[in-house]
Amino acid sequence: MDAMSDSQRFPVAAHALAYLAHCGAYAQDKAVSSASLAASMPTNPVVVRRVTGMLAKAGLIATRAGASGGAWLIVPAADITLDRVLRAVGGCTHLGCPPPGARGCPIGEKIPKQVSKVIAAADAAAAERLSRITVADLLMDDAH
Amino acid sequence: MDAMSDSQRFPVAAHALAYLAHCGAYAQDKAVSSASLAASMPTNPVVVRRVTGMLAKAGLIATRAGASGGAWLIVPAADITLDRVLRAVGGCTHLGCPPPGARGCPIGEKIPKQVSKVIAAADAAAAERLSRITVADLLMDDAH
DNA sequence: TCTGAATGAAACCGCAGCTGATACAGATGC
DNA sequence: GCATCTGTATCAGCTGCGGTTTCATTCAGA
Repeated sequence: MDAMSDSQRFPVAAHALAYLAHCGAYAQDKAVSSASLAASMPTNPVVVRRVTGMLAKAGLIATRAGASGGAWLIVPAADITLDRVLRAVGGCTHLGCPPPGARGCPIGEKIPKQVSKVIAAADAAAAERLSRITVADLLMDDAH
Repeated sequence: MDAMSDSQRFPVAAHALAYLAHCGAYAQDKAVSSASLAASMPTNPVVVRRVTGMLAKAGLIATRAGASGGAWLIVPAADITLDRVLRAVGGCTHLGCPPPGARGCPIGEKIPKQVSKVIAAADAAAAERLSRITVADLLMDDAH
């Protein structure tokens, strides 16, 4: 019904970006392979590539195939807010989709619309909070 | 790994509570059956009972078996904030659980802790937003 | 030019959770 | 007694994800 219904993509993406920032991977000659990224989680390189593919489409990183290829940041870590990361991997707070409501029942039809608004509001609140944290913050010692 | 990984329980719970409030179900003699609640969504009565059971355990409603039984509110709708509802059904924003991190890798071990904090912060922000909306608000015309 | 390394995409499996359905025991009011 | 209703257990079907393997393609360097 929904993308990313139960997924670790957001944490994997955040971890990968932080790792790239930590490695100073800001250019092609500093590319980090999916195998290296996967080893630091740890998870499977294919899982990492599925996520880096999304991050690349979102314009946050670039990737390059071939020997000494891999991924690197094309946006400064301090400029990557975590809500961009969440959107890049198709995430949401996922509180559920309201039931359609019974047709013909005035109250049954109205409530779902209200519930939709509520879920959207909660989603926006979470995104706003994430927008105040960047990938660079993940490398700091103090919690945010 | 997590409760309510992909669930409609929160919308169902919100709908059910709003419906009870709309019906003025504030006492045993105004009890609404799970069949009636289910018909207004629409969904299965068993699904509704699974949710009303959680709401009853949370002290928001009471239920009674037997003829002319059903569920009714034991807390005024205006006093039921939606974060209580979310907690009652075991919900969270579910942005994922951070990967464990590679043992022995300083950076790989540190990032997951930061990601955990970030997810907790987003979760708290969503809950805070929900805490400012009540079941009674769901029956109003204006969005909240 | 050849070889090794790496991505991207696809297919497949097993797992987990949820919805929907059925069935049944117990409670309850008429 | 009897119909009604909850609560619980169980089952099938579905969906999505993680993990794995495989293959074609790209690329750097010897």
